[in-house]
Amino acid sequence: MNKKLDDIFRRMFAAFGPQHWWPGESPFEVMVGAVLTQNTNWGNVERAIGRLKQEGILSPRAIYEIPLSLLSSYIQSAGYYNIKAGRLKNLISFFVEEYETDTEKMFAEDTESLRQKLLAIKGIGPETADSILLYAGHKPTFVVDAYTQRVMSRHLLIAEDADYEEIRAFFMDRLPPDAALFNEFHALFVKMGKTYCKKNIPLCQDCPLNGL
DNA sequence: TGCCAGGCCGGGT
DNA sequence: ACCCGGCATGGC
Repeated sequence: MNKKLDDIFRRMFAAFGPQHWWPGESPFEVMVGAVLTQNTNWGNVERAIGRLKQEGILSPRAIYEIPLSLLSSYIQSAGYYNIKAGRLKNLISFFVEEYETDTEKMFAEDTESLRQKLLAIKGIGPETADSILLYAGHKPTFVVDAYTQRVMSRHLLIAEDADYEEIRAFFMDRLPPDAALFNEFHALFVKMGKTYCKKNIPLCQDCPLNGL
């Protein structure tokens, strides 16, 4: 394990402790949440998932069959509901048609080839794909998000303009392929970004990563 | 009140 | 290959 990354992980873990991600009850629920949380506060997503449960349609077949307009009305609280309803349909159609609603079957596939298939779905970008692979499938792929980018660049650990694949490779080239480690690492970056490393506060006061 | 939130797509340069 | 506008709700 790379020394600097080990240090970063240890400091964040010491400051915040285990984050217990992903806060979903099943691999399928994680897949749904991964789409709904795109650029959206998790609290709004939880409300939408609660509504889907309440309506009794938090299942692959139900979402596969429900009319688009009805689905979008149920997920309204998650924002971008018209867009997301379509994206959910795209993902679930793939899941139902290729794997017969069987997550075990889907995640038995080679990680890299499944990643490419997910990325080919309209509405599934790199972060959503990696979130599904890591948090629903326990596959060792590193999830990058706006928080990761901000924390790492603000502390001069990566270039300001590094893109998604660059940042992902930065971590995966330096860490063992350990899904539990990647899980906690990403969740800790999110916690960091919400507490010390906020967007509108350029200086991270009392930040656990100061003086690296 | 305005800004932000666990992105991604499509059209224009 | 970038850059940007659009998508939308709810919390602080």
